[in-house]
Amino acid sequence: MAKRATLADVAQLAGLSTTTVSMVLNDRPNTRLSQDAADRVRSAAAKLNYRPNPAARGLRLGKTRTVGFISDEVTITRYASAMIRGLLEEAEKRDHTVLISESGRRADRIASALDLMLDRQADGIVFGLMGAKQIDVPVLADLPVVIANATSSPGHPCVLPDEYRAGYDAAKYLLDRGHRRIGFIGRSEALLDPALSATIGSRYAGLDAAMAEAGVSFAHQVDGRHWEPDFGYSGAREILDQAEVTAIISANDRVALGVYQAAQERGLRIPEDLSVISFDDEYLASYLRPKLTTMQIPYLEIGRTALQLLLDGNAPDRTLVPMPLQERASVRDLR
Amino acid sequence: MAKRATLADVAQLAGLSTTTVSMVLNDRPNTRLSQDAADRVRSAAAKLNYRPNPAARGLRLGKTRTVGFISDEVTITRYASAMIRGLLEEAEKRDHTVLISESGRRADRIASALDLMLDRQADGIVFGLMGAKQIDVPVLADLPVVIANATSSPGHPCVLPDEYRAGYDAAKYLLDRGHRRIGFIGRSEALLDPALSATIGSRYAGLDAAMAEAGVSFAHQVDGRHWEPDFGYSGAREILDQAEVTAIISANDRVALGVYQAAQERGLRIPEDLSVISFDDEYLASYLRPKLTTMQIPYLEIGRTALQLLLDGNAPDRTLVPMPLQERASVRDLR
DNA sequence: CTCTGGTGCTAAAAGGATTTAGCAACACGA
DNA sequence: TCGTGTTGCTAAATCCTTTTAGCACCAGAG
Repeated sequence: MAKRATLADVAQLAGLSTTTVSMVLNDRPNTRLSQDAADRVRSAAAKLNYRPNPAARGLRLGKTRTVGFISDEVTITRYASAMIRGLLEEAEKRDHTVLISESGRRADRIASALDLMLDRQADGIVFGLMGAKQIDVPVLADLPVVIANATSSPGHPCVLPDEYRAGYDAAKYLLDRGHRRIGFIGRSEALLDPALSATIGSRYAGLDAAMAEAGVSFAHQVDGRHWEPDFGYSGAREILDQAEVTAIISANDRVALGVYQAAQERGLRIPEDLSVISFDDEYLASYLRPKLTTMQIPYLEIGRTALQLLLDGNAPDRTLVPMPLQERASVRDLR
Repeated sequence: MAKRATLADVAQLAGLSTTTVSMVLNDRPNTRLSQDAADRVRSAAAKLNYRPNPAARGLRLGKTRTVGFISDEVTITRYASAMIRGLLEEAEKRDHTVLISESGRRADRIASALDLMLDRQADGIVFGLMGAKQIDVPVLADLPVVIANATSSPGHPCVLPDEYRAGYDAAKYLLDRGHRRIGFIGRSEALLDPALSATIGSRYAGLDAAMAEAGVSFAHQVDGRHWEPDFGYSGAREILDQAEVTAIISANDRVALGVYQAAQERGLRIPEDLSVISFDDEYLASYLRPKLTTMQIPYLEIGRTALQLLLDGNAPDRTLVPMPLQERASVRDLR
């Protein structure tokens, strides 16, 4: 493998100056170069397999075609790593690269991750959170910032899943299939705090709107914010004890796992005896038997959108991404 | 936010030349600079909050303090994203950054990801695979390469989990607790093909060695390579029909989920009536009730180690990383 | 013949770091 | 006084690209 060809090599082979070569290869408009020269440049560049040196270009331009991604734990996480995929795909399309830094939840680590990005001269930064909440992101002088799956007090543009719509759709999905006695696990006043969640309030509102529209209310609701399998298990037991329901709406897929366990324990088959619908669509949802019908958090799309907004500039304050229904086998049609 | 300070700014403030400043800040050995000059440089640099421009440095040095990470689907994946965390942590420690590119499984995409890394002048490349198998990686001129969780025909250095030891330990763990009638789900001749798995053979060997050492053989084994919950479910049913076992060794955690489902269906309690031990330690393992005892694939450690080997140079052909036992609640002590 | 304007190209500077080669000052021995 | 060596520092080149300013040539008008 010979040494990498430089612009000067191309110029020499083409018998032209580096100025000319640079202009041709960058398709500089308003320049008057002969077709002949352009052809010679291009064929020389191709012959030498010329690739511009990004360091040199970055030095001259002050732009690095690099964006930073700082997240609390997205990379690491079972749910959210699709956000990275969205980012990477979109970045590749636009010939950018992504610098990833995982900061955990501590503010000082966010600051140091930010330093790293500034050091490396990122052209912009995406902050990504695992769960949609409000975070504090300093306003950077002239560095564009977009927040993915979170909001921030200084009012950077942000990208969020459309939880209102998802709540509405989930309830509507059950109602449309004839369910009227419905339980809900995961109502929580505490989560309305924007520091804990930026979107759950909307989800509740959507859920309630669909129910109100159909003229029914929840047969039983279980309050709580610790959305893990154990909570789902005990919550489902509580509902099954208190009310006769045909369906349960579950705060997330892990909670739904607990619901499955409780149902199995009672000898209730899903979906014949009990329907379950949930939120998130983690991998778990498709492991369960029967596979879980759930509203997907569109991490991939969120990542992709965040990068688009970042690079295209002047993003709106808030962009909502739809949460598609993943229709599987845990809901029975009663009609 | 003022414009970023340059070396020249520091030099001016310190009343010295950029040469001197550069030498001081890089702790250049064998140079004779007065303590006084060094102090002035450092305080000037601190006052201006000087950060070297990586583009300029990269241009001059031909090194970018950047390593590329090319993977099939690690980023995206529920299991393996910890590998990235290992990489990132270690990179940060050594003041490097990681360029991540997801190539999927197609060879042409690997090539283009590689191009990207070369374009960006990465100082080295880690190839990471989700499942340990053999891949084809071209030998790069003078670019160091390390393969994480896979092997490669041209013989690049690779980092693999110590499956022999893990197999041995898993079986030993059951045997030590008095289990003698043990079933095994997931033996597969086909997987011995290095293109499919680089390590499963060792795991089998470890398992068999521990059994032989104790003078017992498996009560029943279920063959198959499609290691998903359904397979675990049917496999467990088969074992429970055919033999009276006190424990099942499961090929991975998803298979174990199927085993749990089969056990529950038969009214067998885990671990009172049936013990289960497994491999992988995905998040799923801690969702299950009772929590699953399993041999962890140390993705974090693999990532960390790969980066160390890459940057430290002259890595051995093969580095094994231990697979720690995650002792939870799915195995009963019969003694 | 001179001037003007357009055309096609290039020399040179700039961007910020590292590094080579070497200068100036001084001490010391002969 | 001269030569030699050491000490402490710096000028200038270099890495590769982009961009500004402008040169040389020619055609056509006056």
